[in-house]
Amino acid sequence: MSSHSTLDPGADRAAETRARILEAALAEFAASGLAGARTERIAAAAGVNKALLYYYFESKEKLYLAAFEMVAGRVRDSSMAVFLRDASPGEKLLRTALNHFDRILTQREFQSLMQQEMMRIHEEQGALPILVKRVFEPMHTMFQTIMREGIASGELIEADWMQIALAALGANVFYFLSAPVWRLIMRFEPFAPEALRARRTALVEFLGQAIFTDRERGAELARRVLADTPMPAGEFSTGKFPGIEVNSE
Amino acid sequence: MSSHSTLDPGADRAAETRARILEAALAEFAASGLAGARTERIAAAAGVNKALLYYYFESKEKLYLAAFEMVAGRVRDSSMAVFLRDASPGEKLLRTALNHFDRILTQREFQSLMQQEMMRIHEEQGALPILVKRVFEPMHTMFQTIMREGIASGELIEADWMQIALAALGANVFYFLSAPVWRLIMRFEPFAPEALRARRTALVEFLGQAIFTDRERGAELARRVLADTPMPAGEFSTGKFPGIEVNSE
DNA sequence: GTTATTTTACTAACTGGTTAGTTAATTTAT
DNA sequence: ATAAATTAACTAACCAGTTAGTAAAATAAC
Repeated sequence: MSSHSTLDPGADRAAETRARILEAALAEFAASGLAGARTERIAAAAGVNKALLYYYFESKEKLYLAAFEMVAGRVRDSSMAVFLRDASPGEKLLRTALNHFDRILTQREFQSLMQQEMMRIHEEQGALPILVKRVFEPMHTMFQTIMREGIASGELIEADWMQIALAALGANVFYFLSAPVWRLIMRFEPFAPEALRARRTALVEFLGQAIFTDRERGAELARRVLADTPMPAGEFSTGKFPGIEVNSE
Repeated sequence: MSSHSTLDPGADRAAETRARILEAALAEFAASGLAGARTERIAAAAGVNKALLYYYFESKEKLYLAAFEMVAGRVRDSSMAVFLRDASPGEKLLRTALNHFDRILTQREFQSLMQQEMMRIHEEQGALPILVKRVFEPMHTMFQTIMREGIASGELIEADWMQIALAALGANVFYFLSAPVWRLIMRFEPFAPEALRARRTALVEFLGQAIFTDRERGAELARRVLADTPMPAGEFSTGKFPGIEVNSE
């Protein structure tokens, strides 16, 4: 199983093992939560002995935090780029919403961990404070500034900026969160490529009509943004996380 | 606390006990999830012996389902009324969004259970299918009809009806879901009465501007709806569920 | 209408499976 | 050889579910 490339520098084989454990932990924690995750399964998925988890990370919780921080870093890096583009506030907002949608799609583990973290808030502070400082605080500042600029310049409607953010991002989160319900109600697969494409399109077109003072302009911008941002490729069909094997017991 | 009418026929003291167990279970499951919930804690909160849980409900999971169905019934009953009012589709929609917000606020346990159910979808079907049939299917039909009427009559903008639903309801769910993050980012309490009032208002006003073809009319309707629907009273401050004691260990 | 019998509601204490975490020994790399 | 990486085997705790029993109410018997 262990596919070490022929010229292994040896010294950092440990780093590779460490990384493999982290990936396995991420998948397991995302699929089963901190409490539901089984250290034995993480070890098996990483192809190592359980005790090695404790050699590298000293407890289940520390491992959880390490995996969470790893994926959080990725998310922040992939998200901040949008804000730096040269575009009007309204366009930046459309792009942010679209990027948010695509990010949830491609970084499902992060979304899953976040949701679980939201629910165990009352039990002794967990990963959140660090996450907020490192990921959400900077994004929030950017977002708020852009929104206010857009409203001040008259490009966007005069609504509570937070309400616009809630509607734009909430729609995405809610879509994926409630996918199992949609699946049962409407007998369609929310992760099917056509469904995803339709949702992406509807999201941007809706915002184009809903939050711009000039609805014509909003529609035009929506078209442009959609045209130059193709949907990420990948297999998202079942709603399961990629990389998680169905264990046979 | 137990307000048994003075002439207790004795016969239904059992029903009272059963109800007490269900309430305790609801609180515990909402706070800790199916896996995290401790049967011993439920028993203690209900003031009975753990074995009694198995006397009335034959397993932890059956107890979970019973509690879930109980609260789901309440939610459906309190929600369907809005659809039956005599009003334009647009107005009904504003009222639905507002009612949804208030419902999340007053029936926190349901929201919590739903979220947890969404996350353990891949492990052997749980409470969802029954829930969908009994609660979401009827609500969804109503919602879709109203939305289509509003778009057809020209009252609402020509957007994907599902996208409007996602934005309207998603904003609410997302607000409460991400409350812990807002709390840390903005140093304000998302469950403080002023914050809640502001959010309720912004929600309806935003929809008034965003989804009506005639923005004047939307704003006017928003004002009317807000004026005759006061915020539910109650103590929601900490984000903890009412009735859950902080266990001292 | 009192005594015997059954049923209902409930509890204390235990069982067995599960799982996070440990220890001491073994292998690999240099 | 010796330090780092890795494992097999073990332990302590926890917790869902069980068992064997009791007190009291309901029902039947006489």
